[in-house]
Amino acid sequence: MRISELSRRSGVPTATIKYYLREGLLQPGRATAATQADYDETHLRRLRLVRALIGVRGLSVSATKEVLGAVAAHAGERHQVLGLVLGARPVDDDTEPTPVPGGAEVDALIGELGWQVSEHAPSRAVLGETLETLRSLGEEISHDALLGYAALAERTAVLDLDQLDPHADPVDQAESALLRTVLLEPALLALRRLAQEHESARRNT
Amino acid sequence: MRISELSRRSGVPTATIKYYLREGLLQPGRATAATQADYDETHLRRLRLVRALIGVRGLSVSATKEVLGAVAAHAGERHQVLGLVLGARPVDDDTEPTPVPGGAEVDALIGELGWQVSEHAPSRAVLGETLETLRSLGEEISHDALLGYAALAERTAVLDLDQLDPHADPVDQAESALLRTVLLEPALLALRRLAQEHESARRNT
DNA sequence: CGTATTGGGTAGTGGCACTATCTATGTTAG
DNA sequence: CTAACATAGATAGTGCCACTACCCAATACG
Repeated sequence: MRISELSRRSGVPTATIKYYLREGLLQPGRATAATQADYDETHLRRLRLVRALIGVRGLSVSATKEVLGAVAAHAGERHQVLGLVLGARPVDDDTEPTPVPGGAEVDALIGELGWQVSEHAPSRAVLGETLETLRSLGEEISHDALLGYAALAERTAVLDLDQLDPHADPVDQAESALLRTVLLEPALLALRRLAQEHESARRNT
Repeated sequence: MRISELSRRSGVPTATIKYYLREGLLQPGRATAATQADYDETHLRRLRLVRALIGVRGLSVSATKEVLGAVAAHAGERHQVLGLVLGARPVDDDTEPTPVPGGAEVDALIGELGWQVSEHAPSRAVLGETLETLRSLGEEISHDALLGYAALAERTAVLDLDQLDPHADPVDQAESALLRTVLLEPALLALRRLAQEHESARRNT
């Protein structure tokens, strides 16, 4: 199909499709002539995926590019894909983990839980910074509460992985994992807020 | 204290503090003269709070203003505060809930769980849109899985509410709820990603 | 053959979160 | 008391981002 049909079927303006092509978010079509290229269903699917990551999850264009690149590069190593989102660095990044405020607490927590996660996992820093910020605002999360959240996170992760089809093609599986990890995030936060409202109402009856 | 000290103690440039004052994120200081105003510890705390919401959680300036306004307006009604974040509308918004793709599924889920949440809760729409987007990409979340996530969300919410001090001043309690709801979000997502990496490693051993 | 479409490139737009500058006024050290 | 410095309030400018509009030469199609 030509770009206009890709645009019509995806609802994305051709100018924007060209922009995504320039930014490397979308693979180029098969050129049939100097001013003609052919796109297929894989382009359409990729375009919808990009739109979802940017629109629903709110990733930036550059973050989206990084995530998609990481998935493509490590399609066969499913469990490495799962940690890669939102500020992720290349998996082969072997720089020293930057000491981050709250990092020691995070290391201790992960050790206590017996979790095996990469030293470079950006989530470590995110967690440390967030806990440190809360503390500085006088809202320290107790160790017990943190353990509770971690246990629930672990059960969520089990649920996440249970839904992956182990028989699927590795590339499909990686993309599926990406979608269910990243795109589900707003849904999980929404569920938590709904649950908070319900629970709060229940307690104040 | 004067604005320069507020700036020094918070690490926020005076120009930015003035910008927040203009935008209504920060209450004006007590004017002592035409070109002089006095700020106190409450301003400092508020400023740090604003910075945390914008920097750590990634809220926009306008969303931050809305959230802070909602907290101030409903400090006594704790359970209404808890649902208010990221795209929240005023609580007294009595417009018809806009029919949203996936809305029926969300309504059914909430009914099945026995949750009592407002019809206007923006999280309903977020959840519906996200599930719908996933479905359009061929990654439908099964009803069972959704129930599982909801159950875990409910337990998370219980943990959240357990940590609120029922004896605290209503305003403090509202602010505390805000911090633990909104600011904890990146931490919970980080925990999930770490848990996914661990669980994935465990299964592939 | 003539009109429409396309790929590829460049430049422009609007929104956002600041940031810099200006002026009239205040404060304060010497 | 005055000169150097700080401040409130206002306006304008900056840099980044995600598009969006336009242009041109080269097809494609009826």
